Amino acid sequence: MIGLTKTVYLFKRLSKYIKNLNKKKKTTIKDIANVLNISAAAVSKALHDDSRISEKTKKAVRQVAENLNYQPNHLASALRKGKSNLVGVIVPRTNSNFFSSVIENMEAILNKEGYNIIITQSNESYKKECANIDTLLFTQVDGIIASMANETVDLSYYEKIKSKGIPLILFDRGENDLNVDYIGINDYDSSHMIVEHLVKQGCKRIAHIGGYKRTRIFNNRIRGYIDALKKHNLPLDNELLIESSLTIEDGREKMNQLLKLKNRPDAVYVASDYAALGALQILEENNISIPHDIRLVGFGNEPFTSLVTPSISSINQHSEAIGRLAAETFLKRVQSENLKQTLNKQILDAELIVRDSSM
Amino acid sequence: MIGLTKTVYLFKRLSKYIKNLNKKKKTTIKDIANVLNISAAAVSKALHDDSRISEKTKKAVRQVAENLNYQPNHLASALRKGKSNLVGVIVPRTNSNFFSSVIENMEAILNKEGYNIIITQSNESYKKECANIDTLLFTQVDGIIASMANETVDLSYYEKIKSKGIPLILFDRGENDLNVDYIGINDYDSSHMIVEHLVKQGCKRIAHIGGYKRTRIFNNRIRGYIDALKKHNLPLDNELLIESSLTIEDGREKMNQLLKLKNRPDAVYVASDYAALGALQILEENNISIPHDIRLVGFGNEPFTSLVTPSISSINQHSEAIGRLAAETFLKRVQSENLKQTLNKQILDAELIVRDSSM
DNA sequence: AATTTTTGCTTAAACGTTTAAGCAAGTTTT
DNA sequence: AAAACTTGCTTAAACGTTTAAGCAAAAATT
Repeated sequence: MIGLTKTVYLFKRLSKYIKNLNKKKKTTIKDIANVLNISAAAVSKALHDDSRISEKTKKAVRQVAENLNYQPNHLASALRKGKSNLVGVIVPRTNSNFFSSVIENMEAILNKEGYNIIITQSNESYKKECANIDTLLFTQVDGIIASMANETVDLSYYEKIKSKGIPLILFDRGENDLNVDYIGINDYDSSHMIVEHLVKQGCKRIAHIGGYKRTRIFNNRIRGYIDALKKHNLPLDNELLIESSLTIEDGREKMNQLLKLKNRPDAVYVASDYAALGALQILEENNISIPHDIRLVGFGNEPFTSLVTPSISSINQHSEAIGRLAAETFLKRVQSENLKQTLNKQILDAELIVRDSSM
Repeated sequence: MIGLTKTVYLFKRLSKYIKNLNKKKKTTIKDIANVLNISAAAVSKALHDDSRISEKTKKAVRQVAENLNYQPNHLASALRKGKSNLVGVIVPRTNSNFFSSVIENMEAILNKEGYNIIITQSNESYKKECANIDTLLFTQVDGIIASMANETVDLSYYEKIKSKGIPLILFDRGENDLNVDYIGINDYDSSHMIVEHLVKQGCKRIAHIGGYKRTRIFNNRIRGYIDALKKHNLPLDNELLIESSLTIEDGREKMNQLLKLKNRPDAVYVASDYAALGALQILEENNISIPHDIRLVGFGNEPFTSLVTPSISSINQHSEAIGRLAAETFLKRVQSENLKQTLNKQILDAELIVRDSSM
């Protein structure tokens, strides 16, 4: 009998709240507390499955929360707990298979641990990158995972993140002397693999359309290229080593430049698939047969490399592993404060995928 | 003299705070207040350039804020003001030029108005899409701009957003009977333009590899195709109208299917550039000359359409305008509560870009 | 039966802002 | 010279949580 009366009573209180709900604001923990005549603290604990709350109360709380369509206010809990459970991500652009794949894999891991990500794009602009850092810090992210713009040389803005005391993890474009965790592939070895492969195909004059030397990864590719030539007793011809912005357009331009040489190369290794595509266009326009006259190798294994004709040989950068490792490194940093001293530089072995353009 | 003493005094207080800063927490408005011996409220107002605060105080506050490297706590102000200045974005994937371009243009407008965006990807999965909605609501976004996954048919989850009372704006994939703002291109007319163009080139048997009928935009393209055939007195051959998932792989499969017909088509209009690329591969593998034997038109104007050989004719979906309009529509919604009743369906005219594949 | 431990809550403060209300001076109007 | 504004602040409450501290009642231990 008493049970029934209680139920009726509760029902009345609930209906009243549901009515207010329509007119007014979102349901809070206090609303649930009022319905059940317990304190807000008890509700909070019940929702977090605190051992000091009875099963009965927990059930009731969950029930009422459901009925009132309660959604926790993330801002309030983040403010109180001093963490937002958000991770900021900065990439040059999401519109590239490598970066979107890294993000996808990162996100999967972080979601599992209750983190959400905020993606921002620098569009290869240093200014935009700085603005993104401000945005993310402003949003109180718990950490930042970034790959730097081509333009970026001044790292003082990144110091801003470090001085906030939140983890900063860099990947791909980012190895440098900022003392932070880094995940990337072995660019130096990748160049060796490519040169070796081309030499095996009988090439003697291997050109390299590389990125900007000031960016460490591109510099590593250039060093690898030079050392690999030496290893195979091929002379280094400075006409065959060109610095480029690595866009499609610049790939076209630099390929044209190579074709103007008296002594043309018999292979071109381009440090980005996009520029390689530009190079391929120029070769086709000039009726130069690939791979017969000139062999071509790109870098990054973008999906289009296998779709164009001829398909372009390229380096697989293991975006899945990079995304996973970046996320895991972040989690390690936030989960154990004491780990702060040891530094992780994780360099993965790359993989050469040989396609028609260099067979 | 008094000025000097004051300065010395202030300097001492400042140094003390800077010391504590190193050891302890982030600078808050209270720290600034303490340094200057004024209330936190005054500091807040000074930073917001309130007219009731003297220029002198404002200057002092800004100075101290700078010195202490003060960064406003976004969570606190969002909690207090009841808005987060974050806009949630849901797209099938960022790894597509259309979506990343829409986002880029949206972001530019929203950033100007002090909003930041959180990008999430559904990967064409309905389940992931629901999870994304939860994530975004949990993060207390002030609104959501979304393009739906191919899979999505049940719209009840989107009702959840509406019931929260925050604006929901859909674009591209999203026109439907949810009563919300929508921005997209005129798919029906686009099909007309394509068919008309192909007819002018002398084609008589025009096939259509379309998307799923249940998705409104693809259905509109199919209707447009059928009506345009009728208009030009071409018979509708059901063998030439194929439903597809529109991936590269499925494009290959459906093109193969068309080639098996006794009576092959002389033109193929594919409802997505990706599937069109698959079709192109099959045609090349079968040594069918494009555009001589079969003309090909895609949809979406992805960058690769102009890069492959032959380049693929396609429909420009005006991603810049869509991004801009979506952002502006959101801003209108949040800025004027009273506008709530009028509904905006903005349908843009598309543009056909003719390339080698259909000349 | 007296003592300790456990259970199941409550109270109150805190996170860092914003903002309505208020109040004393100074300034202008009558 | 009194009345009415204006200026430049302050006080205090609020946003929705979480959590340390505390307390009464019930249960377990002596």
